[in-house]
Amino acid sequence: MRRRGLRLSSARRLVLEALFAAEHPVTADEIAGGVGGRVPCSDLASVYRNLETLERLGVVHHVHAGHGPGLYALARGREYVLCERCGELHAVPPHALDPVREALRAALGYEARFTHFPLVARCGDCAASAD
Amino acid sequence: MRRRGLRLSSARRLVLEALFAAEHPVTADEIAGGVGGRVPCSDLASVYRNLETLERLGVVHHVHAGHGPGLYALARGREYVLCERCGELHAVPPHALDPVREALRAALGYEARFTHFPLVARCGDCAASAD
DNA sequence: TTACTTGCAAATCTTTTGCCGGTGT
DNA sequence: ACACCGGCAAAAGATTTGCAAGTAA
Repeated sequence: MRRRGLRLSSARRLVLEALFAAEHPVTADEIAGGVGGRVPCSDLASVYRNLETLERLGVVHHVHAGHGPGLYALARGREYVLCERCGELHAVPPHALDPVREALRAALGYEARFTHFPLVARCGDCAASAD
Repeated sequence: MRRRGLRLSSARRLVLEALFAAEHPVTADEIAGGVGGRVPCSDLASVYRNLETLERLGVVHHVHAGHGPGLYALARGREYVLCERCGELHAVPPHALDPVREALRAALGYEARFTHFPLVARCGDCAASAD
């Protein structure tokens, strides 16, 4: 990190600690508030700036969860599926969506990677429920 | 429409005319500005209120096009694919995404309808291009 | 006349930006 | 010391809400 001319400041470290501690992707606001019993973190604007910096470094990435704010997590190349009814954001195992990707490629020639924009659909439970 | 206790006001009519005139889904702001040589329409807040009303009636629906504002169109049950690189929102033919839907159902048991949240991927051209 | 509607202003919510003083290296 | 950074305040963009006046029915 230092080799890119960037500094390992305390605010930066707190953002990273929050992301390491989080089990699911979290909002910038939650990071600023200190996720999981963490000390009340730094300013929200700084959190956004640091998330952007870390994202440029490839350490962090964010997901757009339908309505609601963006969610941030350590970059692990994970793909997500979001239930448009109950709102659950589900990280899927690697390659689980390969058949979907393949079907889309065959149908329209598009290449999908559900890391930034999740696949939005209705989970099994919600599909079974009433509308 | 009247049978639901709603009125066919001029502002309401202008919103509908704008949607009929539009070839692609449009923003609330574009509707308020008068799409396609239409008279400068009504207030933006009223446009949003009317879009919501019409959506509850099942006449209108909206799509979330990645970043950027929501897009509105007459409800025709259309499904969309959005290119995350060039930003083009593409309405796909009916049933074109059936194989994708099927693959997703088989893989995770989710039921997808890409009408409200489009399938976000990279179109052929953009996938071929550099990153 | 009555209740739904509009226009305008102001509030919300998320994210970004400007500025200046603070701080890693 | 020098450039990067953090905090605070304010801006920006999309959408919602409050309210008094307007208008379909």
